[in-house]
Amino acid sequence: MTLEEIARLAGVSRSTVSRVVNGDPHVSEEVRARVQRVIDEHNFHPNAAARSLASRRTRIIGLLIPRGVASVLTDPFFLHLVQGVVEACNDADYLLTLLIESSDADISNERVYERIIRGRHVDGVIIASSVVEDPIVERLQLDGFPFVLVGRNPRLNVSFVDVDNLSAAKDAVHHLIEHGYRRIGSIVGPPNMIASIDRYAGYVTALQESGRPVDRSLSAEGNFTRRGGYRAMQELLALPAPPDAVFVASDTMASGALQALRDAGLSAPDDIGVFGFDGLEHQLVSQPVLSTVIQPIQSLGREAVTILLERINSPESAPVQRFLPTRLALRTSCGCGSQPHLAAEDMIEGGVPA
Amino acid sequence: MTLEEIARLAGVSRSTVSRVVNGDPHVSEEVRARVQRVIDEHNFHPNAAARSLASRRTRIIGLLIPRGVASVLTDPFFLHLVQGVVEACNDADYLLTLLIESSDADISNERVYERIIRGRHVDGVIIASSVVEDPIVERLQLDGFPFVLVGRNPRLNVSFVDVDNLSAAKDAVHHLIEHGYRRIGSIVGPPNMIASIDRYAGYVTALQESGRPVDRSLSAEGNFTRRGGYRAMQELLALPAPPDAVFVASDTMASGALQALRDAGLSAPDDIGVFGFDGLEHQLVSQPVLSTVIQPIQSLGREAVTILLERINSPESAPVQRFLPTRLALRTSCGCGSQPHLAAEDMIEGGVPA
DNA sequence: TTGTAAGCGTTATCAT
DNA sequence: ATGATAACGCTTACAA
Repeated sequence: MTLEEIARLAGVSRSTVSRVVNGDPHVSEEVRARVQRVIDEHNFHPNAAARSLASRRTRIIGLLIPRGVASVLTDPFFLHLVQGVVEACNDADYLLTLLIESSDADISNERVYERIIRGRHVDGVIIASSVVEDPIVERLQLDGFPFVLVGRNPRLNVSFVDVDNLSAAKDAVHHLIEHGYRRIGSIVGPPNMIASIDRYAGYVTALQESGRPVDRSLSAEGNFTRRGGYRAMQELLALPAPPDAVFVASDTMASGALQALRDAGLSAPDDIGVFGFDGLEHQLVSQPVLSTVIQPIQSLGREAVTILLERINSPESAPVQRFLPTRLALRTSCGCGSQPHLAAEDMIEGGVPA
Repeated sequence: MTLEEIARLAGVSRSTVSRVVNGDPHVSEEVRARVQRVIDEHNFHPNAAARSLASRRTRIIGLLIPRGVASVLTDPFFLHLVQGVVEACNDADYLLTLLIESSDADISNERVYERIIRGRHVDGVIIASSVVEDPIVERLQLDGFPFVLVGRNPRLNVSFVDVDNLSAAKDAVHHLIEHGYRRIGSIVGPPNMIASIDRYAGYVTALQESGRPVDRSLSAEGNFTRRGGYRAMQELLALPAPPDAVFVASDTMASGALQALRDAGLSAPDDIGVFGFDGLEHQLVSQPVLSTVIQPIQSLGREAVTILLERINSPESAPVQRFLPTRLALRTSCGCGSQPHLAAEDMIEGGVPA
């Protein structure tokens, strides 16, 4: 089945069928109906390649996961992001292709870049997760190829969606300070990720604003995995003077950290207060219920698509930089008791706000 | 840059450039070198749409996640699968597009099917996770469109990769029986997924082979999520006579189940033996170290791609049905102590094989 | 409102 | 080994 055949069967020209298919309003009702009937009868769907070739649009966008942040793949965070991206794509009638650099060869990444981008396989790309120096980003920018980052890049004037990681982390740590904790530590993400840096900066800022010393030894790295969080907490516990509270830069790591506490015969918040980041605890099922920074992950994904499509449609416009709001969920792991504002949806089985 | 321009610059015909680009051996070394130089100089990459249109191949495959198994998305299992699929795609120079049905409208799924499949957006699809009755599968089969299931479908003679879930589960439960457990329960997956059914069947078979009664009330459903496993274990614990061991149909659920035990002041294997399924415990960081059925998830993904490409290249051939091997990892949660065959890589921080 | 016709950038077939 | 040339199936001015 091709446009041509449908046209013949409907007794119209190819262009008319094309108009009907594409919802062009300049078609008489009568003709539209007739054509549509033939289309439906034969279950016709236009060929994607032909369409792309003629229109110079593939209606495909790529989700690029840079090598080196492959660890995000294992984080439920990423799944929520993907879910938001896919939904937005479905809504906009776009397809999503997964561009994951194979961990090994540099050459394969070149290949991906060249073949996909220059071969016009996709109309634009979303780059999941911002790292300090990403050659691909600078290259896309040079080529004027449409893209958007999930996570700001302070060094480049490019489009992105993000949350205000610094402020959110700062608020969380201020909250811990208000609880009266004296030695607040942190479990941080990989040092090459902007989000890690920003959250750590927020942690430091809060301490400084409160006139507290910043002790670098109270921070351990957990590479955004549950296991990493587990390890990092073990490191902190092994310190001569362990922290009495920990701000953890992701819920996944926090989940591991809580387990490390339990395995050490300790518990939060009694022995050590814990504050997370992400708002994923519903999936993680933590006990105690994890206090955390809730960020609208799925919305980040949707926004990324929205911005990308804007850039695809007007590549010359100035970069779009959008911040989405976060909020603190004060549950039990930070030391908060039952709170009046603790909504039912924030509860979890086994969670017993004291 | 187009083939045409490269041809002009190299002083050859368009066809010759095409041959060079596609590695056709029927080109003299001299000409090939000259053309390649021009290609490299201009960083030329052939246009994907034009290629697809002319060759009737998109070099894209789809990974279809049926609505209703959206829960698999949150399972690390899925990520490993995707990773295998992507790697195999990278190797074969294929692109992977994510086909996730929006949870809401039936209409959108129709749309996906029609637009993607009939519009020839992809050369074939991998269907992640086999459910009992999937209209899309039967439809693909009718249309003669290349596809492969991850997970067998006993009702249909179609291509798939899978592990022998029944046997593996049976072995696991036999192992529990040998430990001397008297009341062995199970936490099962969604009843519409073949994998759930097969694993439950294995559980039942093992009991029967040992002359044990099968008590339906000792099984609870955990929908393949950590939270579901947590809940299911709570249900089992609330029983008048709780089980003394539980076979859990996925590690993610087992992780939740272990947490439910801890939250109830119990522990495995002392109070209740636990056996998982998947081999993901490294990510989950469980304490005690989870005994589980290890299945080669990434290989399942790679195999799926391999089979799919076979089917794309020879659609008329008979369906390919491949089973990959599993193995039991006997750690501590089932009651096993330190085992001579327990390799170092099977250990995990905090795991203390008694 | 509808039709005509010229691309879009390749691959593939057939000569030479 | 190389080159013409005809598809591939659609979009998009432009004309009518």
